[in-house]
Amino acid sequence: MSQHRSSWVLHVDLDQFIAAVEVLRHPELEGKPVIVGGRGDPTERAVVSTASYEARAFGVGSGMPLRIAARKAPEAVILPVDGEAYTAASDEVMATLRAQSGAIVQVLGWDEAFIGIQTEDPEGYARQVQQAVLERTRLHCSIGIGDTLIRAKVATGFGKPRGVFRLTVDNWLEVMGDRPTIALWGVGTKISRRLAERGIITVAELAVAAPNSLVAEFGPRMGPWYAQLARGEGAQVVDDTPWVARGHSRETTFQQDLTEPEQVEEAVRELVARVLEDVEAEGRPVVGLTLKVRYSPFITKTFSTQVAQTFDREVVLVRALELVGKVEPDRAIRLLGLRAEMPTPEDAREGHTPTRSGW
DNA sequence: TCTGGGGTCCTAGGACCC
DNA sequence: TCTGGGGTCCTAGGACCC
Repeated sequence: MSQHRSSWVLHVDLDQFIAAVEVLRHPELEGKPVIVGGRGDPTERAVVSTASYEARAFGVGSGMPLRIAARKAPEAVILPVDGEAYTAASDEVMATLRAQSGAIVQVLGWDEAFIGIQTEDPEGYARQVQQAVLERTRLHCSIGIGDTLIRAKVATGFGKPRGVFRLTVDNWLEVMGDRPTIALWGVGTKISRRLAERGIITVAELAVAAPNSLVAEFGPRMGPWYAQLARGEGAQVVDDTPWVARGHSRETTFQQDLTEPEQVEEAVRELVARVLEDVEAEGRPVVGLTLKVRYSPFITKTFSTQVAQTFDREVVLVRALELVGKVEPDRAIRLLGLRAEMPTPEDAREGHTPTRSGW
């Protein structure tokens, strides 16, 4: 039953963030279809990062190959991804959020954050946040209000664009119950299909699904997690402890497939150098390496190895080149990636709770 | 249509040990 | 000879998100 509550979770999501930042520095693009992706060249292997609402009207969306996007929206302006510009804009947005009185801010990415807040008027507070963000950054955002992080996160989608929407235990099932499970954050095409095969089509059905059968199908953690997700339940407290990266990775899709072993080795040397730049910037050691290989046709393999804590570039290079030995010779390679893992605070602790289940 | 780049967490199965 | 049951560590790979 509904009860009085003064503790709220807000989820702030910038509207078409990347495209919006580009329009701010290219005012002449206002109102035009804008696509941002890759190096801005639709003849290259790349995908759409963000499309403006005008471009979306042509059926262009995130993750779509740039080549296809250009075909669907021939008039669209295609711009290269400029990460530094988005990081700068994002920093300003997050600083604005942190400056709101009483706000506990948990950053989720470039264009998203949770705010924990005590208020009797969450809608009023949300409008205030939108106004502050707009004044300081000229960017529009949508805000979801919830009594759990999950409900706030899902609510944002109903507020877009530029709106505010509230989801709580009182209206969650009414709003979400009849929707397909894929509408849930954390359920994608594969899981929704496996659920459907077991007769679970809607969020309401998943919310009351037998725990035993979910555990049998998805394992001891993910099984119960999906049912909980469908009920919108989970953490209610926004956690602003600074993020600690578990690792860093770099990958490159080659415009022409690699066919020579020397090319592969050279590419891996380069990846090692780029990954170590990030790792060294944090002054933390490497404890594991994963080499990712995408062959043509589109088949991805990974090879990983643990590494005794090291700061030594040569050691990392040698271990990475060992992994290269596992790559199948005589197959064209379209992508190489390298991930370096670093020790996490959890490694030192016993019986920690993984964050996803913690939600 | 033909699929980037940077992340996170979970699971399965083999190796090994007692 | 054919073989239990539990545990841990490690690698490979799956799934999802922005």
